[in-house]
Amino acid sequence: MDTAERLIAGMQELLWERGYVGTSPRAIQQRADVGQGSMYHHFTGKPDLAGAAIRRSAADLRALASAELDGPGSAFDRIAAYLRRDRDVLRGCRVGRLTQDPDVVATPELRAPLEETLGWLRERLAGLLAEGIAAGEFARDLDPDDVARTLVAVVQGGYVLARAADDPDEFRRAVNGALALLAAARSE
Amino acid sequence: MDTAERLIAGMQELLWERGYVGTSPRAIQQRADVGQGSMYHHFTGKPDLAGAAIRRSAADLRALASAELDGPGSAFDRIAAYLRRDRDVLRGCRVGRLTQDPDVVATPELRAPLEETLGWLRERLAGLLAEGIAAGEFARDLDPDDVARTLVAVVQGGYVLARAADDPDEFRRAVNGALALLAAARSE
DNA sequence: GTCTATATGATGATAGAC
DNA sequence: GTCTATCATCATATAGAC
Repeated sequence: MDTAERLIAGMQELLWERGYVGTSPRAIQQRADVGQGSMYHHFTGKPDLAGAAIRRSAADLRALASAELDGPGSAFDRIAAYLRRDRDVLRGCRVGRLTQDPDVVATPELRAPLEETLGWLRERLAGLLAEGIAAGEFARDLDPDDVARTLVAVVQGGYVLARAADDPDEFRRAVNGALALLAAARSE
Repeated sequence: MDTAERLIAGMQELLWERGYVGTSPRAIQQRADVGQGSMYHHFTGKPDLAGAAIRRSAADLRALASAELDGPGSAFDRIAAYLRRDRDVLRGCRVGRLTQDPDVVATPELRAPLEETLGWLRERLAGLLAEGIAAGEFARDLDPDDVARTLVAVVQGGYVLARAADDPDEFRRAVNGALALLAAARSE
């Protein structure tokens, strides 16, 4: 991995662990094993490097989610597979986490990948729900766009519960509750 | 309001806006209009003051939530009233926000109020759900403890979606989806 | 492309006078 | 209880040599 790639990968890790304000150029350089001048050769500064790292993390999230969303089975099965995917729950979400950073949401180039990624995820889930409704799997009065937002929120909020309790099981139980409710909305 | 109270109130605001790592003693002193030495007279340092502020914010959240949870109507009505409560959505949750701060979750005295508060909220919602099941309002096979976690997660995650999109309506739609699913789990 | 030196301001406090 | 030094360290770079 070359220098620029190591800087991006190191910044991705630190943003995930400590957020934007909590991550210093010094820490990035140590994590990437790169010298002071080298970082400023490849990027204009912290916001520039953060932008590259956030876009990379957004792409990583899409790739991971696609694996389950594009999988086999009914709409319900694929949604369940996505929600129950094996996660390092206590680390939180590499993308959602950044919404808590005031400097990130205040900077359009840094916030845009967050909006696009969570929007993409919501649309994928809404598509599956709409498929399920069309196939008679779910009740026809379900609003796929609203429920898709609910499911994304359960994942993001599940991380919050788990970190507050220092217990990954909180995430799993929040997801179980959501799937139980979704099962109740099956047609018939 | 005396000096110590102004410090606590200022710290509460800053923790809500910028989190723990993003909040400096200097910023606190300016917000509270209090001098350098004065802050260190009342509190041993930033963690001490943060502890007092977090416990206060936790109490504030409980008081606000109780208003709707203790209100009139059926279990479903009271849950809906809580979820639809008027919120300054883009500010996020004063308590849940802190779960993203590595220094907070790593410090037992700072994490404890988060766990207690979200645990309290979950228990209140689980109690309402159990009431609703006993009254024949919800299906008997619903697990109140899991679904209560789902509802708390929808609120916490709804803030994430809204901040990512810079649009409070994302929160409202996530909540609408959750209530639609809960309505589908009504008995009969 | 990478390295070392240098710089300004902020961070998180402590000391001691008033 | 509050105020004004003072302090070591870190944050976020810029400059210029190699």
